[in-house]
Amino acid sequence: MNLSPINERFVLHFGEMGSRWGVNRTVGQMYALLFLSPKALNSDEIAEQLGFSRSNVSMGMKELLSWKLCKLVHKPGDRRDYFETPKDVWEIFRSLVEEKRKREIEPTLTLLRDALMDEATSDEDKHAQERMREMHELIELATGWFDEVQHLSPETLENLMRLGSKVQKVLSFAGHLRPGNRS
Amino acid sequence: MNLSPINERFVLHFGEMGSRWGVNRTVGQMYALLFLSPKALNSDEIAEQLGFSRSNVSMGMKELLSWKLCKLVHKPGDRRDYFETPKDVWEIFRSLVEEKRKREIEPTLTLLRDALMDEATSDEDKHAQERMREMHELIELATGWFDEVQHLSPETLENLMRLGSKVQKVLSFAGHLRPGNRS
DNA sequence: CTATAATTTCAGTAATTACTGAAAATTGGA
DNA sequence: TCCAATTTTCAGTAATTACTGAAATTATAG
Repeated sequence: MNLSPINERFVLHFGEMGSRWGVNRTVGQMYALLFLSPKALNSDEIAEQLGFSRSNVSMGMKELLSWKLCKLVHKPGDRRDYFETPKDVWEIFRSLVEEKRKREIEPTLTLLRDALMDEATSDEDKHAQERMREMHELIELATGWFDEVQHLSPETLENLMRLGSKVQKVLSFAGHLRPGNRS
Repeated sequence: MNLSPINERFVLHFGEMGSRWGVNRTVGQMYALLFLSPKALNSDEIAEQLGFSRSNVSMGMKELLSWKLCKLVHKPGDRRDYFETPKDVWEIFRSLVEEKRKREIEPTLTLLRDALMDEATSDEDKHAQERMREMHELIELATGWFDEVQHLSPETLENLMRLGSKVQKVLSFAGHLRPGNRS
């Protein structure tokens, strides 16, 4: 790995973190390398910089593409595939949440809905359904909320976040003026 | 596994999901079993219901306790440890985010801060630092926001979420009345 | 203190996941 | 079309992670 110390530390760290986020070490490293890189890199460059096999890069990049964490670009007169990460960190964050939802949240919601449709006879099943109902409600609320706010512009979102819990005060103030809007 | 079909499906599903959230299959199953259970269970009951070894349960429960996803309770006149999950799903969600932050976000922030302190000489390093600065800013903003809103009561939080993106309209309305509060 | 019930540790092994290199497939130009 | 550059697949193997059972430890009641 012939990276500068700053870059190398970052790449290694993301390798470790990758495993906590459901991708393996090498995929995490590939992502980090591309995130820092000022230009798109091709598979050979990635393989060489990180010191693993060409085929591993191929599989890893396929996974990063599927997570929409990287995109494929081409250079004129060059047949090779080049990879880069989206520039905007908000966009990255949004795709990540979006994909996590598709892969983890939606299947869970489906399971919960199915289970809630079943006829519960025993007390055990009735209690289980009640717990599932609570979980289902929370997930629906949280994902529904995310759906809505993710369409706000990055600036609006940023402003909202900077408001933090003060949002509550502003809202209750607005609520006093126009009861229909009370939070 | 002598669970009712409804419970069994849920338990198996959480086993699979566990691996995507950084815990292994058996730990995910233990959590799911306890989440659904109407009463606290001891290690032998867990081992028997799920069909794995007593020692595995011991290790798994240690992990769930460390994530604050389960708590230890005792029954009068019974020396054994019993386990249960917190009742309130909001509380569960909050501990999960809190622990994720401690283990994954904080170390990353530390790394980023350190890297940003370093003197960047090459263009490559300068660009890398700029990227890290963007990432650092996003993480600070998002975690700072979470810090604030997690202290709101579950009801307020729920109301805020139900507002969704409409929050923007209410805020800009309030802003017109009192420019100092403009979002 | 001793006996026993309960829990934890840990070395060994099983199971899973990650990685490689060689071969196959695909792509684009001549 | 054929050829060469590039990417993908996949079987085999390496590395890692998960799980067990036996032994050690801890805790409690008598």
